[in-house]
Amino acid sequence: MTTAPQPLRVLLADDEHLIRGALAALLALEEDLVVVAEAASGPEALAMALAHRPDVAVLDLQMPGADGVKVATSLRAELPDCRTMIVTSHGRPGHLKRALAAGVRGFVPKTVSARRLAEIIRTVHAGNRYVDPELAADAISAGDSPLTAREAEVLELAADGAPVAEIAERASLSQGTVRNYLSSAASKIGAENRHTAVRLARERGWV
Amino acid sequence: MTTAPQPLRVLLADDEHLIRGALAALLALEEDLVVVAEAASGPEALAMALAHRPDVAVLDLQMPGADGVKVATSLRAELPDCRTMIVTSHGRPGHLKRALAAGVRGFVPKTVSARRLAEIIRTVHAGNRYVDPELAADAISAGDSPLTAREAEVLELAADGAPVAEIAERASLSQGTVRNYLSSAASKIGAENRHTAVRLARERGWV
DNA sequence: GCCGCCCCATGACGTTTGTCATGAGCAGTG
DNA sequence: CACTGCTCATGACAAACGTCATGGGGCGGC
Repeated sequence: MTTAPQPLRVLLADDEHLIRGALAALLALEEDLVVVAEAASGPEALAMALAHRPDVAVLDLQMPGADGVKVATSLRAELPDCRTMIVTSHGRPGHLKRALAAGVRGFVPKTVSARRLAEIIRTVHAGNRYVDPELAADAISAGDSPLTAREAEVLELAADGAPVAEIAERASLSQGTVRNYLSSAASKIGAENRHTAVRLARERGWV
Repeated sequence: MTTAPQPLRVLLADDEHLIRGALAALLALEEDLVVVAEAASGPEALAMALAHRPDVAVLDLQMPGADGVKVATSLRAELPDCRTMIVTSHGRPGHLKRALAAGVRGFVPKTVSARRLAEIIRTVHAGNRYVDPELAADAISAGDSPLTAREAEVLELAADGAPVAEIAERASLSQGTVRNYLSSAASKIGAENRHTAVRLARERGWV
């Protein structure tokens, strides 16, 4: 019935000061949680984690420097005892998959309440996983990426509307090859041209 | 030296429960502020505002139903005494312009601290304006849209990668005309093709 | 060892775009 | 009224793009 003598140490990483601060304040209301560090960017999150060795790292997906998943990957290597979880505004199916592959144990949208987040932090700390049901359903319905490695790479290079010549140069491929990859990628995705292909692939988290 | 007997009544609208709740908690720490209503969508924000008649409405830019600027526009008509301000994660220059045109008196990114936000709420309530300096600078450097009405319209229709034929049909224009508009829009923007034009126009808030 | 799949390339073909010239109708402005 | 700028259109040409057939090299599975 008594509170555990060892509070659960949390790292909070989010580039939006407003949210980070507010979150820290709300989590502080939970007796068994203590926010030991805050960070506003990917690299900073990593540094703070190494310095403060938290039990759980709560990472925003989109941060300057390195995104949450990248931070989680590094953390896993350098601080294996630290559980990681991702909080995000716009959860795309592919992100979830990448996150789980990176050893992330929790994946929740920012639409949850703070109380609920606190519960999930405890769940994660206990060694269990938690994935938002809605996001999980999306991920399942979106399915696996049908794209090969090169197809995805070329598609990504095409994302900003660059012409084939530029893509070819940046990928060190011939223009013909690039067009073949773009063509096959688009047909796999079911898009009429590469631009809609890029958009759809993005929506499904395949790039 | 005593606190004003009439606390400043605030409406909070943000679709992310986590943030909204956390923000409400932080603002509650300010003695002269009281959050009288919360909303998770545009329409709900409007309804709550009419029901609770707050002094200041703090609106997220991106919400389901109607975005912050639309809510501000409606609010201005239906509740002229209520000051409005926008809080946003990704501030694009064009949004700021639209917001100011809608009578919004405050425009801040979510990177500010809660204390700072509280100050700005007071500033706005006092009848003054506050615009984040960084966003203001961006807006100025981005300048006015050089696009004509049709150019912008056609560009928007091209946003999802649709072929010219489809754009022409949807805009009830001939294909040649569409290509002319796209061409002139792209050259005005300084893009090599319409897809990068769309991207750049989006970044500058012109579409 | 054969088969399938991915990787990379080339050449060829038809289609889609981007660009330019040109012109008509129709505002708003000086 | 002349002028300017937006709107809409057409035709024509070059460049970019999408698609297909074809082929060689590599790598893992049956």
